[in-house]
Amino acid sequence: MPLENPPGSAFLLAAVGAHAAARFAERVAALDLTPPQVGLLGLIAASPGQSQQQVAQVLGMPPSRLVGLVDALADRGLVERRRNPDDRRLHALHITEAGRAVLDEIGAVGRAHDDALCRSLDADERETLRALLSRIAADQGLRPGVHPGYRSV
Amino acid sequence: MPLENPPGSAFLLAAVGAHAAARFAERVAALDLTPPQVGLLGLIAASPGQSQQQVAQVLGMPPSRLVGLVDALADRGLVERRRNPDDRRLHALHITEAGRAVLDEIGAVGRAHDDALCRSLDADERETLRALLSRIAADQGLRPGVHPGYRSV
DNA sequence: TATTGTTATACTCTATAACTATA
DNA sequence: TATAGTTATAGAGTATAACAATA
Repeated sequence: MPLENPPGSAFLLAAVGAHAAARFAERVAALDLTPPQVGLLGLIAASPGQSQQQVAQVLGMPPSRLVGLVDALADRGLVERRRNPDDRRLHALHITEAGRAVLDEIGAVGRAHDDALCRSLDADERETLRALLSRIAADQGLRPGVHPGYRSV
Repeated sequence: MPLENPPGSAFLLAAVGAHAAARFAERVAALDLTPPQVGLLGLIAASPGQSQQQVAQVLGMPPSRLVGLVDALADRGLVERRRNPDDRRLHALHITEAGRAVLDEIGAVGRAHDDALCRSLDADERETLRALLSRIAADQGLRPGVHPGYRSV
């Protein structure tokens, strides 16, 4: 129940955000992917060649957790680990051609998801919503494009 | 990373919503409560006398999960189970005076949380945001005041 | 000795299903 | 037999810490 009546923006944000995340998870499940895997794939595509430590740092998760995520994507040939010859401890992460193709599919899924979620808003209203949310995100210190839900406490 | 550039409303909503939920969880943790407990307490206050089955139905969780949540609140004297004399299988849930007092504290915490989250928006903008989010929530079939994140798949 | 990536372990949360008491 | 509530069990997800390879 709303603790305030009417419910405050924060409650609405959390509720609608959780709904949006759940619906998105359903959609990418059809591609046999989880949201954290999607976030990781997108990050590797945007910043190729980084080490697992660096990626874990950006995503705000322990490096040990990254191992399984990278394994899942690598097993399917969507990303690859390349050993750095200068320092053979480092594994640079790169997206593959197959990974890029899947990323395109994810993009289509994301747009469909966006449309379904905001279908009750016209174009101007969607832009207003995006602008307000972007302002909050920046003010609250959220890194653009990084979902804080994958971050540890 | 945003799969679209700029990120769509849905991604922003999920990200800011997760952030809002995490910050709220931190705040109520200071009252020794978890967000599901807060949601349950608020629901019992708003609709007293319902059975656990009914409450579980509204919250979208299995009745077995409700047991632990009610136990935690009942052990602290915030709610109580009252057996129905006509059908002794049913436990009607009621909030206590102590529960009401805690609910007041939660309300204050929620307002502070709301202010902190939306501090980059002026009053008009906050109202605009609330209106747009309310529209999406209604269109997407979210029950007012019920956080879908506690719902099972 | 320090660091990268990995594996092992343990813990939290939750759903499913068995169980009890009432009807 | 059916239903409300409870307890038991099991599974998913994740953090912490130990470990092996490399520096």
